[in-house]
Amino acid sequence: MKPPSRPYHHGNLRQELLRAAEAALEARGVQDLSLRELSRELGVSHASPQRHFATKQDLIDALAIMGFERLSSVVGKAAEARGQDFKARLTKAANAYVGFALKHPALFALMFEAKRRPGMRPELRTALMAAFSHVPKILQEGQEAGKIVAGDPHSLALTLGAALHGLVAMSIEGKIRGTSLKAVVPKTVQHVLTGLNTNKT
Amino acid sequence: MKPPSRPYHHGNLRQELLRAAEAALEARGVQDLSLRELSRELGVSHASPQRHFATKQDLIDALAIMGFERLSSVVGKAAEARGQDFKARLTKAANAYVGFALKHPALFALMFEAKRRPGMRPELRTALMAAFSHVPKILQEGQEAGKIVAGDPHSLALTLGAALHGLVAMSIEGKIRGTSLKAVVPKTVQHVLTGLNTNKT
DNA sequence: ACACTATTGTTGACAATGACAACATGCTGT
DNA sequence: ACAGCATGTTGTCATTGTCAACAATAGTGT
Repeated sequence: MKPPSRPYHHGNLRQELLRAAEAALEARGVQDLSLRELSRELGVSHASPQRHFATKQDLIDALAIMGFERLSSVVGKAAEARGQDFKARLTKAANAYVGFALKHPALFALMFEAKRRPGMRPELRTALMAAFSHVPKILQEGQEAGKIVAGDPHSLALTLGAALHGLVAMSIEGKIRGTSLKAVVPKTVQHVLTGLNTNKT
Repeated sequence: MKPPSRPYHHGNLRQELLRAAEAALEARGVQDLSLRELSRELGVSHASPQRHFATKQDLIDALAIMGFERLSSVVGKAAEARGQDFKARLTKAANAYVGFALKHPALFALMFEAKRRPGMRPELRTALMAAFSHVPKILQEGQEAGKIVAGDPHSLALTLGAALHGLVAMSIEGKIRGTSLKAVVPKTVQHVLTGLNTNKT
C-alpha cells in the first residue's frame, strides 16, 4: 500500500493555516479567502481547519491579532532608537507604521476591520493597544524636553497616529495624490508638529 | 388564476436593490451581504439582480460610489456656512465627515475598501475626489486671510483629512479611548491647526 | 396598429463554499 | 496497556454566486 505523503497528524497545521491564509489574503483579498482552498494548498482535508479554528471568522480574527503583534514589534523597534532626538524617533516610528501598512495592505485593512465587529476578542484589544503605546512615550519625552505642548500624551499621540492611519487608508497603491506615501509621511509629521496655523493660536 | 402580487417588470429594481443592500450592509456587514437574500426581501427571483449588476462586486462598487456622493454632499453643505470664520467652517466640515462615518459605519468602511482594489471604477475616483475637495478650499481662504501657513492647500488639507479619517478608522463604536468621537473631533482640529510643538518650528 | 427589439423578469442547473456529524488515527498520561 | 483527548478523515447539507435558456412586456420604428 502506498505510504501517505504525510503522517496522519500534520503537527503544525494551525501555524501553517495562518501563514497560508496571510499569503492568500494579500494575493486575493479577504472576500476570496477560502478554508477549502487553504486546505488543498496544505494537503489536508477540507474539515481539518475546524480543529484549529471553530469558524472562518476565528481564523480571520487570529490573523488580525498576529498583525497587531507584528505592527507593535515593528513600531516599537523604530521608536527605541537611542541617541536621536525625539522628532527623529517620531518620524522613524511613523515610517515604520506606514511601511508596515504598505507592505501588508490587506492584512492591515483586516486588522482594523476586525476591531469594528461586536464581541471583539480581548487579545485583539490587547495587541492593538500595545501597538499604539509607543508614540505617546516619545511625545512624553518631548514634553519633558520642553519641545511638545502640555497635555495628555495619549491624546496628542492620537492626533498624529490618526493622521498616519488616515494617510494609509486614503492612499491608493502606496500613493496619495500622485506622491509616494513614504515621501508624504515626514511632511505630515512636520505639519502635525508645527501646525497649520500661521501662529501658535 | 391568482393575480401576481407585482407586475412582471418591477420598474425600480436597481434602486431598491441598492437601498436594501445598504440596509443589509449596516445590519449584518459586507461578509453577510447576499444577493439571494436581497432578492427574497424584494420579492423577485434570485437571478434578477444580475440584470442590473453583472456581479455581486458591481453592486458593492455601486454602493461605494453612492456613499462618496452622499459624503461629498454632506461635507459640502457643512463647509459652505457663510458668515463664519474659516476655523468654525473647518470644524463643521470635520464634524460632518466624522458624523457621516459614525452614522454609516459599514458603508464608510466599504467605500474605502472599494477604492483599494485594482481596476477601480472611474466614477468611484471622481466621487472620492469630489468628497475631498471641500477642505482645501477652506484652508485656501484661511491662507488668504493670513491665518494658515503657506503651501499647497491640498497637501495641508491632506494632513487634517487624514487625521479625521484616522480617528474614524481607529474608533470603536463611536468612541476612542473611552471618549465620544464627536468630542474628540474639535480637539483634533485644534491640535492640527496649532501643532504639537511648543513653538512654531 | 403592429412587428420587432431591447429590457428585465423567470426557472433551472452547476460548482463551490462553510459548517456539522460521525468516524479514524495517534499522542499522552496513568 | 488502555482510556481519553487532540487532531485528522469522509460524507452530507444548505446556501451561495453565476450562468444559460426561456418568458413577459415596454419601448420604438414604420
